[in-house]
Amino acid sequence: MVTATPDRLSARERLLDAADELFYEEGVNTVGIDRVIERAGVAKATLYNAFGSKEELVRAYLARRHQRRSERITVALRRYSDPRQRLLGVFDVLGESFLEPGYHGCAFANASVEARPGSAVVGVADEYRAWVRSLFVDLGAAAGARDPERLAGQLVLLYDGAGMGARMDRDPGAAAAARAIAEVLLDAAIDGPASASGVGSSAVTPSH
Amino acid sequence: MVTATPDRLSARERLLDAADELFYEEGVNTVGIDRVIERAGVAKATLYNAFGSKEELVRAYLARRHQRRSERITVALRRYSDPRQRLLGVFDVLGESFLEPGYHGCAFANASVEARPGSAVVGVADEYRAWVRSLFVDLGAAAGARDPERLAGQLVLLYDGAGMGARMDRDPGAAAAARAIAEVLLDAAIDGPASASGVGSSAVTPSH
DNA sequence: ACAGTAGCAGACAGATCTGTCTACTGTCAG
DNA sequence: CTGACAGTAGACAGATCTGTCTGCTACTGT
Repeated sequence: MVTATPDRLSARERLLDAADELFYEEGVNTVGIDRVIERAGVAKATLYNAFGSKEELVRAYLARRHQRRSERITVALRRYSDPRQRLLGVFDVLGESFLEPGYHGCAFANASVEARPGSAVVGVADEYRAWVRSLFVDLGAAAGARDPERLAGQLVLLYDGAGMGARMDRDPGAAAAARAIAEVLLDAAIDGPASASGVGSSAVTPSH
Repeated sequence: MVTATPDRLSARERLLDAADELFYEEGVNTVGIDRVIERAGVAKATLYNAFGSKEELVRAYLARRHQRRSERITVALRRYSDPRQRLLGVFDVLGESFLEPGYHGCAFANASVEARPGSAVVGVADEYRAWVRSLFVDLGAAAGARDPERLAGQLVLLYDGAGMGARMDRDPGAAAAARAIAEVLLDAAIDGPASASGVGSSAVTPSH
Protein backbone atom coordinates (compact mmCIF):
# COMPACT_ATOMS: atom_id res chain seq x y z
CA MET A 1 0.00 0.00 0.00
CA VAL A 2 2.76 2.38 0.90
CA THR A 3 5.26 0.77 -1.44
CA ALA A 4 4.58 1.24 -5.10
CA THR A 5 6.20 -0.58 -7.99
CA PRO A 6 9.76 -1.69 -7.22
CA ASP A 7 11.52 0.88 -9.41
CA ARG A 8 9.22 3.76 -8.56
CA LEU A 9 8.67 4.93 -5.01
CA SER A 10 5.25 5.93 -3.85
CA ALA A 11 4.24 9.55 -4.31
CA ARG A 12 4.38 10.10 -0.57
CA GLU A 13 7.94 8.85 -0.42
CA ARG A 14 9.05 10.91 -3.36
CA LEU A 15 7.46 13.97 -1.79
CA LEU A 16 9.35 13.40 1.42
CA ASP A 17 12.60 12.98 -0.49
CA ALA A 18 12.05 16.21 -2.37
CA ALA A 19 10.98 18.03 0.78
CA ASP A 20 14.06 16.79 2.59
CA GLU A 21 16.44 18.12 0.00
CA LEU A 22 14.72 21.42 -0.67
CA PHE A 23 13.56 22.34 2.82
CA TYR A 24 16.88 21.49 4.39
CA GLU A 25 18.98 23.11 1.69
CA GLU A 26 17.06 26.34 1.22
CA GLY A 27 14.81 26.73 4.20
CA VAL A 28 11.21 25.88 4.87
CA ASN A 29 9.70 29.25 4.07
CA THR A 30 11.78 29.98 1.02
CA VAL A 31 10.77 26.83 -0.80
CA GLY A 32 7.25 26.83 -2.14
CA ILE A 33 4.95 23.90 -2.69
CA ASP A 34 5.35 24.17 -6.42
CA ARG A 35 9.05 23.46 -6.28
CA VAL A 36 8.53 20.46 -4.05
CA ILE A 37 5.98 18.83 -6.31
CA GLU A 38 8.07 19.66 -9.35
CA ARG A 39 11.10 17.88 -7.93
CA ALA A 40 9.01 14.99 -6.70
CA GLY A 41 7.32 14.70 -10.09
CA VAL A 42 3.94 14.72 -8.44
CA ALA A 43 0.71 16.62 -8.87
CA LYS A 44 -0.27 19.27 -6.39
CA ALA A 45 -3.48 17.45 -5.52
CA THR A 46 -1.45 14.40 -4.58
CA LEU A 47 0.53 16.39 -2.04
CA TYR A 48 -2.57 17.76 -0.39
CA ASN A 49 -4.18 14.38 -0.54
CA ALA A 50 -1.26 12.79 1.29
CA PHE A 51 -0.36 15.52 3.79
CA GLY A 52 -3.22 17.98 3.96
CA SER A 53 -1.07 21.05 4.35
CA LYS A 54 2.42 22.34 3.92
CA GLU A 55 2.97 22.46 7.65
CA GLU A 56 2.17 18.79 7.94
CA LEU A 57 4.64 18.04 5.14
CA VAL A 58 7.27 19.98 7.05
CA ARG A 59 6.43 18.08 10.21
CA ALA A 60 6.71 14.75 8.39
CA TYR A 61 10.01 15.81 6.84
CA LEU A 62 11.43 16.56 10.27
CA ALA A 63 10.00 13.41 11.81
CA ARG A 64 11.70 11.31 9.17
CA ARG A 65 14.90 13.21 9.68
CA HIS A 66 14.73 12.48 13.39
CA GLN A 67 14.20 8.81 12.73
CA ARG A 68 17.04 8.51 10.27
CA ARG A 69 19.45 10.45 12.41
CA SER A 70 18.81 8.40 15.53
CA GLU A 71 19.14 5.22 13.51
CA ARG A 72 22.39 6.39 12.00
CA ILE A 73 23.88 7.22 15.38
CA THR A 74 22.65 4.03 16.96
CA VAL A 75 24.14 1.94 14.18
CA ALA A 76 27.42 3.82 14.18
CA LEU A 77 27.86 3.34 17.91
CA ARG A 78 27.62 -0.41 17.49
CA ARG A 79 31.21 -0.28 16.26
CA TYR A 80 32.38 0.34 19.79
CA SER A 81 31.99 -1.67 22.93
CA ASP A 82 33.96 0.56 25.26
CA PRO A 83 31.46 2.95 26.92
CA ARG A 84 33.85 5.85 26.67
CA GLN A 85 34.37 5.34 22.97
CA ARG A 86 30.64 4.95 22.47
CA LEU A 87 29.99 8.30 24.08
CA LEU A 88 32.68 10.11 22.13
CA GLY A 89 31.58 8.34 18.98
CA VAL A 90 28.51 10.56 18.85
CA PHE A 91 30.80 13.45 18.01
CA ASP A 92 32.46 11.39 15.32
CA VAL A 93 29.12 10.85 13.65
CA LEU A 94 28.53 14.57 13.98
CA GLY A 95 31.82 15.22 12.25
CA GLU A 96 30.87 12.93 9.40
CA SER A 97 27.66 14.89 8.93
CA PHE A 98 29.56 18.14 8.81
CA LEU A 99 31.70 16.81 6.01
CA GLU A 100 28.77 15.89 3.83
CA PRO A 101 28.28 18.26 0.90
CA GLY A 102 25.64 20.87 1.57
CA TYR A 103 25.62 20.67 5.33
CA HIS A 104 23.46 23.55 6.52
CA GLY A 105 23.25 23.16 10.25
CA CYS A 106 20.77 21.35 12.44
CA ALA A 107 17.56 20.85 10.49
CA PHE A 108 15.47 21.13 13.63
CA ALA A 109 17.05 24.35 14.75
CA ASN A 110 16.69 25.83 11.29
CA ALA A 111 13.07 24.83 10.88
CA SER A 112 12.33 26.03 14.36
CA VAL A 113 13.62 29.49 13.51
CA GLU A 114 11.22 29.76 10.61
CA ALA A 115 8.24 28.20 12.34
CA ARG A 116 5.42 30.00 14.06
CA PRO A 117 5.71 29.73 17.86
CA GLY A 118 2.84 27.32 18.46
CA SER A 119 3.64 25.21 15.42
CA ALA A 120 3.94 21.45 15.36
CA VAL A 121 7.49 21.96 14.14
CA VAL A 122 8.50 23.05 17.62
CA GLY A 123 7.11 19.77 18.90
CA VAL A 124 9.26 17.55 16.69
CA ALA A 125 12.28 19.68 17.49
CA ASP A 126 11.64 19.15 21.18
CA GLU A 127 11.31 15.43 20.64
CA TYR A 128 14.59 15.31 18.80
CA ARG A 129 16.37 17.22 21.51
CA ALA A 130 14.89 15.02 24.20
CA TRP A 131 16.20 12.02 22.32
CA VAL A 132 19.72 13.44 22.05
CA ARG A 133 19.72 14.30 25.72
CA SER A 134 18.55 10.89 26.84
CA LEU A 135 21.11 9.27 24.57
CA PHE A 136 23.84 11.19 26.34
CA VAL A 137 22.36 10.32 29.73
CA ASP A 138 22.48 6.64 28.90
CA LEU A 139 25.96 6.78 27.44
CA GLY A 140 27.20 8.81 30.38
CA ALA A 141 25.71 6.43 32.88
CA ALA A 142 27.23 3.47 31.08
CA ALA A 143 30.58 5.21 31.13
CA GLY A 144 30.31 5.55 34.90
CA ALA A 145 29.57 9.24 35.28
CA ARG A 146 28.73 10.35 38.79
CA ASP A 147 25.93 12.61 37.58
CA PRO A 148 24.82 11.48 34.12
CA GLU A 149 22.11 14.14 33.86
CA ARG A 150 24.58 16.91 34.45
CA LEU A 151 27.10 15.43 32.05
CA ALA A 152 24.39 15.04 29.44
CA GLY A 153 23.54 18.71 29.76
CA GLN A 154 27.14 19.59 29.09
CA LEU A 155 27.40 17.24 26.14
CA VAL A 156 24.23 18.58 24.56
CA LEU A 157 25.76 22.02 24.86
CA LEU A 158 28.84 20.82 23.01
CA TYR A 159 26.67 19.06 20.44
CA ASP A 160 24.78 22.29 19.79
CA GLY A 161 27.89 24.42 19.75
CA ALA A 162 29.57 22.16 17.23
CA GLY A 163 26.56 22.24 14.92
CA MET A 164 26.30 25.99 15.11
CA GLY A 165 30.01 26.50 14.52
CA ALA A 166 30.07 24.11 11.61
CA ARG A 167 27.29 26.01 9.92
CA MET A 168 28.16 29.61 10.72
CA ASP A 169 31.92 29.28 10.23
CA ARG A 170 31.73 26.60 7.51
CA ASP A 171 34.13 24.61 9.66
CA PRO A 172 33.61 20.83 9.87
CA GLY A 173 36.40 20.69 12.43
CA ALA A 174 34.02 21.95 15.08
CA ALA A 175 33.03 18.35 15.76
CA ALA A 176 36.59 17.39 16.65
CA ALA A 177 36.87 20.40 18.92
CA ALA A 178 33.66 19.43 20.69
CA ARG A 179 34.91 15.88 21.01
CA ALA A 180 38.09 17.04 22.68
CA ILE A 181 36.14 19.07 25.22
CA ALA A 182 33.83 16.12 25.78
CA GLU A 183 36.83 14.02 26.69
CA VAL A 184 37.84 16.50 29.35
CA LEU A 185 34.34 16.67 30.78
CA LEU A 186 33.92 12.93 30.72
CA ASP A 187 37.16 12.47 32.64
CA ALA A 188 36.07 15.07 35.17
CA ALA A 189 32.69 13.38 35.54
CA ILE A 190 34.21 10.00 36.31
CA ASP A 191 37.26 10.85 38.43
CA GLY A 192 37.39 12.07 42.02
CA PRO A 193 35.07 14.76 43.44
CA ALA A 194 35.50 17.95 41.40
CA SER A 195 38.86 19.23 40.29
CA ALA A 196 39.32 22.90 41.10
CA SER A 197 36.46 25.39 41.19
CA GLY A 198 32.86 24.88 42.18
CA VAL A 199 31.86 23.16 39.02
CA GLY A 200 30.26 20.36 40.94
CA SER A 201 26.98 22.00 41.85
CA SER A 202 26.65 25.41 40.28
CA ALA A 203 26.21 24.42 36.70
CA VAL A 204 23.20 22.25 36.13
CA THR A 205 20.97 24.48 38.18
CA PRO A 206 21.11 28.17 37.36
CA SER A 207 22.57 30.05 40.26
CA HIS A 208 20.85 33.36 39.63
CA MET B 1 20.96 65.62 10.50
CA VAL B 2 20.43 62.17 11.91
CA THR B 3 18.82 63.43 15.10
CA ALA B 4 15.40 64.96 14.71
CA THR B 5 13.48 66.92 17.28
CA PRO B 6 14.35 65.93 20.84
CA ASP B 7 11.14 64.07 21.63
CA ARG B 8 10.76 62.42 18.27
CA LEU B 9 13.42 60.21 16.78
CA SER B 10 14.26 60.41 13.11
CA ALA B 11 12.33 58.18 10.77
CA ARG B 12 15.42 56.11 10.14
CA GLU B 13 15.89 55.48 13.83
CA ARG B 14 12.27 54.59 14.40
CA LEU B 15 12.43 52.18 11.47
CA LEU B 16 15.45 50.48 12.95
CA ASP B 17 13.72 50.21 16.32
CA ALA B 18 10.66 48.65 14.76
CA ALA B 19 12.76 46.34 12.60
CA ASP B 20 14.74 45.24 15.62
CA GLU B 21 11.69 44.22 17.59
CA LEU B 22 9.77 42.62 14.78
CA PHE B 23 12.56 40.92 12.86
CA TYR B 24 14.14 39.51 15.98
CA GLU B 25 10.88 38.43 17.59
CA GLU B 26 9.16 36.86 14.60
CA GLY B 27 11.81 36.30 11.97
CA VAL B 28 12.99 38.25 8.99
CA ASN B 29 10.89 36.54 6.35
CA THR B 30 7.71 36.32 8.36
CA VAL B 31 7.51 40.05 9.01
CA GLY B 32 6.51 42.13 6.03
CA ILE B 33 7.45 45.69 5.24
CA ASP B 34 3.94 46.86 6.03
CA ARG B 35 4.17 45.77 9.63
CA VAL B 36 7.51 47.47 10.08
CA ILE B 37 6.33 50.82 8.77
CA GLU B 38 3.14 50.53 10.74
CA ARG B 39 5.02 50.05 14.01
CA ALA B 40 7.51 52.77 13.14
CA GLY B 41 4.69 55.14 12.22
CA VAL B 42 6.35 55.89 8.93
CA ALA B 43 5.30 55.93 5.31
CA LYS B 44 6.42 53.22 2.99
CA ALA B 45 8.20 55.67 0.71
CA THR B 46 10.25 56.85 3.66
CA LEU B 47 11.55 53.37 4.26
CA TYR B 48 12.61 52.88 0.68
CA ASN B 49 14.04 56.36 0.65
CA ALA B 50 16.20 55.59 3.67
CA PHE B 51 17.22 52.01 3.01
CA GLY B 52 16.45 51.21 -0.60
CA SER B 53 15.35 47.64 0.00
CA LYS B 54 14.19 45.27 2.68
CA GLU B 55 17.44 43.38 2.58
CA GLU B 56 19.35 46.56 3.33
CA LEU B 57 17.04 47.24 6.26
CA VAL B 58 17.76 43.77 7.56
CA ARG B 59 21.46 44.33 7.14
CA ALA B 60 21.27 47.63 9.02
CA TYR B 61 19.23 45.99 11.78
CA LEU B 62 21.90 43.36 12.25
CA ALA B 63 24.73 45.86 12.05
CA ARG B 64 23.18 47.91 14.84
CA ARG B 65 22.61 44.77 16.84
CA HIS B 66 26.28 43.88 16.47
CA GLN B 67 27.33 47.33 17.60
CA ARG B 68 25.07 47.35 20.64
CA ARG B 69 26.01 43.87 21.68
CA SER B 70 29.73 44.49 21.52
CA GLU B 71 29.28 47.73 23.43
CA ARG B 72 27.24 46.01 26.08
CA ILE B 73 29.82 43.30 26.59
CA THR B 74 32.72 45.73 26.59
CA VAL B 75 31.04 47.91 29.18
CA ALA B 76 30.03 44.97 31.35
CA LEU B 77 33.56 43.61 31.41
CA ARG B 78 34.84 46.90 32.81
CA ARG B 79 33.47 45.76 36.16
CA TYR B 80 36.29 43.28 36.44
CA SER B 81 40.02 43.76 36.47
CA ASP B 82 41.01 40.14 37.01
CA PRO B 83 41.61 38.63 33.55
CA ARG B 84 39.98 35.37 34.53
CA GLN B 85 36.84 37.11 35.71
CA ARG B 86 36.79 39.23 32.60
CA LEU B 87 36.82 36.16 30.40
CA LEU B 88 34.13 34.36 32.35
CA GLY B 89 32.13 37.57 32.53
CA VAL B 90 31.21 37.17 28.88
CA PHE B 91 29.07 34.21 29.85
CA ASP B 92 27.45 36.26 32.60
CA VAL B 93 26.39 38.85 30.04
CA LEU B 94 25.10 35.98 27.93
CA GLY B 95 23.08 34.76 30.89
CA GLU B 96 21.55 38.18 31.37
CA SER B 97 20.48 38.21 27.74
CA PHE B 98 18.84 34.82 28.11
CA LEU B 99 16.78 36.11 31.00
CA GLU B 100 15.38 39.03 29.06
CA PRO B 101 11.75 38.56 28.06
CA GLY B 102 11.37 37.36 24.51
CA TYR B 103 14.83 35.95 24.02
CA HIS B 104 14.77 34.11 20.73
CA GLY B 105 18.31 32.97 20.16
CA CYS B 106 21.21 34.58 18.37
CA ALA B 107 19.85 37.19 15.96
CA PHE B 108 22.68 36.56 13.52
CA ALA B 109 22.19 32.82 13.46
CA ASN B 110 18.45 33.24 13.02
CA ALA B 111 18.73 35.79 10.24
CA SER B 112 21.37 33.70 8.58
CA VAL B 113 19.03 30.72 8.43
CA GLU B 114 16.44 32.75 6.58
CA ALA B 115 18.84 34.57 4.28
CA ARG B 116 19.78 33.62 0.77
CA PRO B 117 23.28 32.13 0.60
CA GLY B 118 25.03 35.06 -1.06
CA SER B 119 23.17 37.66 0.95
CA ALA B 120 24.76 40.58 2.78
CA VAL B 121 23.23 39.14 5.93
CA VAL B 122 25.81 36.39 5.89
CA GLY B 123 28.48 39.07 5.81
CA VAL B 124 27.35 40.83 8.98
CA ALA B 125 26.95 37.50 10.70
CA ASP B 126 30.53 36.66 9.82
CA GLU B 127 31.71 40.01 11.14
CA TYR B 128 29.90 39.44 14.40
CA ARG B 129 31.41 36.02 14.82
CA ALA B 130 34.86 37.30 14.00
CA TRP B 131 34.41 39.92 16.70
CA VAL B 132 33.35 37.37 19.32
CA ARG B 133 36.28 35.15 18.45
CA SER B 134 38.83 37.92 18.64
CA LEU B 135 37.33 39.04 21.94
CA PHE B 136 37.95 35.58 23.33
CA VAL B 137 41.43 35.51 21.88
CA ASP B 138 42.30 38.76 23.64
CA LEU B 139 40.72 37.74 26.92
CA GLY B 140 42.41 34.36 26.78
CA ALA B 141 45.79 35.86 26.06
CA ALA B 142 45.36 38.33 28.92
CA ALA B 143 44.45 35.46 31.20
CA GLY B 144 47.69 33.74 30.28
CA ALA B 145 46.48 30.95 28.04
CA ARG B 146 49.19 28.98 26.32
CA ASP B 147 47.30 28.88 23.03
CA PRO B 148 44.74 31.71 22.98
CA GLU B 149 43.51 30.84 19.50
CA ARG B 150 42.70 27.32 20.50
CA LEU B 151 41.04 28.40 23.71
CA ALA B 152 39.01 30.99 21.80
CA GLY B 153 37.76 28.30 19.48
CA GLN B 154 36.56 26.29 22.45
CA LEU B 155 34.92 29.29 24.08
CA VAL B 156 33.09 30.24 20.90
CA LEU B 157 31.79 26.71 20.80
CA LEU B 158 30.46 27.10 24.34
CA TYR B 159 29.05 30.51 23.48
CA ASP B 160 27.16 29.02 20.54
CA GLY B 161 26.02 25.99 22.46
CA ALA B 162 24.65 28.12 25.26
CA GLY B 163 22.70 30.31 22.85
CA MET B 164 21.27 27.35 21.05
CA GLY B 165 20.31 25.57 24.25
CA ALA B 166 18.71 28.67 25.71
CA ARG B 167 16.53 29.05 22.66
CA MET B 168 15.64 25.46 21.85
CA ASP B 169 15.12 24.29 25.43
CA ARG B 170 13.86 27.62 26.77
CA ASP B 171 16.53 27.30 29.44
CA PRO B 172 18.40 30.47 30.48
CA GLY B 173 20.59 28.30 32.71
CA ALA B 174 22.56 27.23 29.66
CA ALA B 175 24.80 30.26 30.17
CA ALA B 176 25.80 29.10 33.64
CA ALA B 177 26.51 25.63 32.31
CA ALA B 178 28.72 27.08 29.58
CA ARG B 179 30.47 29.25 32.13
CA ALA B 180 31.27 26.24 34.27
CA ILE B 181 32.79 24.42 31.32
CA ALA B 182 34.71 27.54 30.36
CA GLU B 183 36.28 27.54 33.82
CA VAL B 184 37.53 24.03 33.32
CA LEU B 185 38.94 24.81 29.90
CA LEU B 186 40.54 28.01 31.08
CA ASP B 187 42.27 26.18 33.91
CA ALA B 188 43.48 23.54 31.51
CA ALA B 189 44.75 26.19 29.11
CA ILE B 190 46.81 27.93 31.76
CA ASP B 191 48.15 25.07 33.91
CA GLY B 192 50.90 22.62 33.09
CA PRO B 193 51.07 20.73 29.80
CA ALA B 194 47.84 18.75 29.42
CA SER B 195 46.10 17.01 32.28
CA ALA B 196 45.11 13.50 31.27
CA SER B 197 44.33 12.59 27.67
CA GLY B 198 45.81 14.03 24.53
CA VAL B 199 43.80 17.19 24.59
CA GLY B 200 46.83 19.29 24.00
CA SER B 201 47.24 18.77 20.30
CA SER B 202 44.49 16.62 18.90
CA ALA B 203 41.65 19.07 19.18
CA VAL B 204 42.23 22.12 17.10
CA THR B 205 43.13 20.01 14.10
CA PRO B 206 40.66 17.27 13.18
CA SER B 207 42.22 13.88 13.66
CA HIS B 208 40.20 12.01 11.03
C1' DA C 1 -15.26 -6.65 -17.67
C1' DC C 2 -15.51 -3.10 -14.58
C1' DA C 3 -15.50 -0.35 -10.39
C1' DG C 4 -12.42 1.77 -7.43
C1' DT C 5 -8.29 3.98 -6.42
C1' DA C 6 -4.23 6.58 -7.02
C1' DG C 7 -2.18 9.84 -9.54
C1' DC C 8 -1.41 13.63 -13.20
C1' DA C 9 -1.99 18.33 -15.34
C1' DG C 10 -3.20 22.68 -14.70
C1' DA C 11 -6.52 26.48 -14.04
C1' DC C 12 -8.16 29.25 -10.42
C1' DA C 13 -9.19 31.96 -6.08
C1' DG C 14 -7.58 34.69 -2.51
C1' DA C 15 -4.07 36.37 0.21
C1' DT C 16 0.35 38.58 0.82
C1' DC C 17 4.68 40.58 -0.27
C1' DT C 18 8.13 43.92 -2.32
C1' DG C 19 8.75 47.98 -4.49
C1' DT C 20 7.05 52.28 -7.25
C1' DC C 21 4.47 56.25 -7.95
C1' DT C 22 1.41 60.27 -7.31
C1' DA C 23 -0.28 63.91 -4.64
C1' DC C 24 -0.41 66.34 -0.43
C1' DT C 25 1.68 68.62 4.04
C1' DG C 26 4.62 70.94 7.15
C1' DT C 27 9.13 73.18 8.22
C1' DC C 28 12.93 76.08 7.66
C1' DA C 29 16.77 78.80 5.37
C1' DG C 30 17.60 82.58 2.61
C1' DC D 1 7.58 84.89 0.63
C1' DT D 2 9.37 81.00 -1.54
C1' DG D 3 11.82 77.01 -2.86
C1' DA D 4 14.00 72.88 -1.11
C1' DC D 5 13.31 69.06 1.63
C1' DA D 6 11.58 65.42 4.40
C1' DG D 7 7.78 63.00 5.39
C1' DT D 8 2.61 61.01 4.94
C1' DA D 9 -1.08 58.39 2.90
C1' DG D 10 -2.36 55.18 -0.03
C1' DA D 11 -3.19 53.27 -4.70
C1' DC D 12 -1.04 50.22 -7.77
C1' DA D 13 1.77 46.70 -10.40
C1' DG D 14 3.73 42.36 -10.54
C1' DA D 15 5.21 38.41 -8.42
C1' DT D 16 4.52 34.47 -5.44
C1' DC D 17 2.37 31.43 -2.26
C1' DT D 18 -1.14 28.13 -0.24
C1' DG D 19 -4.89 25.50 -1.07
C1' DT D 20 -9.09 23.93 -4.08
C1' DC D 21 -11.26 22.05 -7.94
C1' DT D 22 -12.16 19.89 -12.49
C1' DG D 23 -11.08 16.41 -15.87
C1' DC D 24 -8.36 12.91 -17.49
C1' DT D 25 -5.39 8.46 -17.23
C1' DA D 26 -3.72 4.09 -15.75
C1' DC D 27 -3.54 0.30 -12.92
C1' DT D 28 -5.61 -3.48 -9.92
C1' DG D 29 -8.57 -6.68 -7.47
C1' DT D 30 -12.70 -9.17 -7.92
